[in-house]
Amino acid sequence: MPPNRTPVWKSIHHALSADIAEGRYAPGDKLPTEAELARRFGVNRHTVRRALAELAEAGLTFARRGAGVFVTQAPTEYPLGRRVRFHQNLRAAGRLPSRQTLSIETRQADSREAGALARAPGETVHVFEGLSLADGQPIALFRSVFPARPFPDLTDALERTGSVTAALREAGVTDYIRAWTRVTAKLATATQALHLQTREGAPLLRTVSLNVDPDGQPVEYGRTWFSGDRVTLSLTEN
Amino acid sequence: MPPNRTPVWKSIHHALSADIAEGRYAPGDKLPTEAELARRFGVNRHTVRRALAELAEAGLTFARRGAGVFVTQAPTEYPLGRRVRFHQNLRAAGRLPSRQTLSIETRQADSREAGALARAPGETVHVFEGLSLADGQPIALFRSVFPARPFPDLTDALERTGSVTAALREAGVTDYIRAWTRVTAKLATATQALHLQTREGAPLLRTVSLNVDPDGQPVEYGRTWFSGDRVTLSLTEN
DNA sequence: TGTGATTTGTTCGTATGTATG
DNA sequence: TCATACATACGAACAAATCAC
Repeated sequence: MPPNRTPVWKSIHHALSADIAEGRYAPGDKLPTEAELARRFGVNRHTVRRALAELAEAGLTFARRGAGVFVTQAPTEYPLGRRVRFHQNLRAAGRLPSRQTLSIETRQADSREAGALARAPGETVHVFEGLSLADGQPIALFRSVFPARPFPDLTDALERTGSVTAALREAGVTDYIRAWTRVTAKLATATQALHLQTREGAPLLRTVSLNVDPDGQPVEYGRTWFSGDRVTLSLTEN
Repeated sequence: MPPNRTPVWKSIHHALSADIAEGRYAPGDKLPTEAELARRFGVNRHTVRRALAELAEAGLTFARRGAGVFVTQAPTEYPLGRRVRFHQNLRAAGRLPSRQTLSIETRQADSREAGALARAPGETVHVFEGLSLADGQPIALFRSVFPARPFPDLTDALERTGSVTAALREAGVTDYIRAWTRVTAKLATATQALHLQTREGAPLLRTVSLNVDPDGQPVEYGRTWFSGDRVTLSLTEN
């Protein structure tokens, strides 16, 4: 008899992979226990674990000790382009967007903020911090910094509307576009993890960006921390 | 006497911060020892440590036990746009680019690869894995997948040149552009950490992208893991 | 609120087949 | 042929987290 070339664990991985791809296990579903799968496939638990490890590595599943192995939710696709609008982005991805205000304050700009907004260090800025949610689940922490000079009364509008776009529109900015975005990867601090309902040390995508009005005047300097597990940033060149 | 509102450690943090910002301590330099700094500022070593902790948290410095505290290299800026070329990107950032081939193999495409390359699942593809370095320091792990159908002999060219652009040019592709890119944040596995010379659990930027020729035909499906500590992805809208 | 059963995570040990030199 | 290394596979036991009652 010729030796079997493909390892048993690979066949199991393939079978479970197909089950997930074809929706027999849907996102959020719990897979059978390792013991059950081992019985069903007629192999040792270690062999099943080898297959499950590959699934987890590929991001198809995740395990919770004491609870089970679950199929991952597909990450929310968040397009980064010339026109970045939180509510529009999420609705386009088929999610229900909402926002939660954490703080609104007016203070002096630090050197980085002043530089980005083309203002002198120490000039007054409004700072808007909050949480972005999709289907009620937190996906991003943001901090938006607005120059107070052309927008003295922005805080009222931010407080009332909870929306950057709406507040800027009240201040006379009917349109704005993304001048640049920089993306880095960071680990969640304890407070970030708390807000994003994830664990300390979880991977985060940090974007730093500048929005400008059609004349090129800076209107918002923003930093956003996206939960790396729940969001994919997408750039489409067209 | 009015109470001093700003804590001593904050002043020290500010002073060291400025020293680094203004280049008195350059990237890679070792800061004076904690004891030396404590003497210089006339405070307890714990106070200096509080300031250093903030610097490290902000990513300006990192500590090596028994060695000292060092100024971090500024992250390499890696532009993502229509034309993404590794060597060009790094030279534009003032770094010396190089590549190291890890493996080249020809195998059947899995469903994801086939889908991205607009091929039937199971068609043959060439897979090119390697390491990208800037100034000799590893910054990214990549895996490029090429359809074998229009490029039967790509592996030779990849082996000889070690360059995607050069190999594709030999195969008759004089130009290609980035159709789309998706960015996620992940934690480094043990093997990834080994290759990228970082620690397991370090933050990584994973990009998944598709390059197409001027006619829109897919030529390369790639996944790249950038060291989050050493790379910033930048998108400029123009 | 606590207790025990369930489930994943980890670490031992054993054995076999294959590739390498 | 022998020694070595490596991947695969099975078995047993326990730790740690979770969940149902």
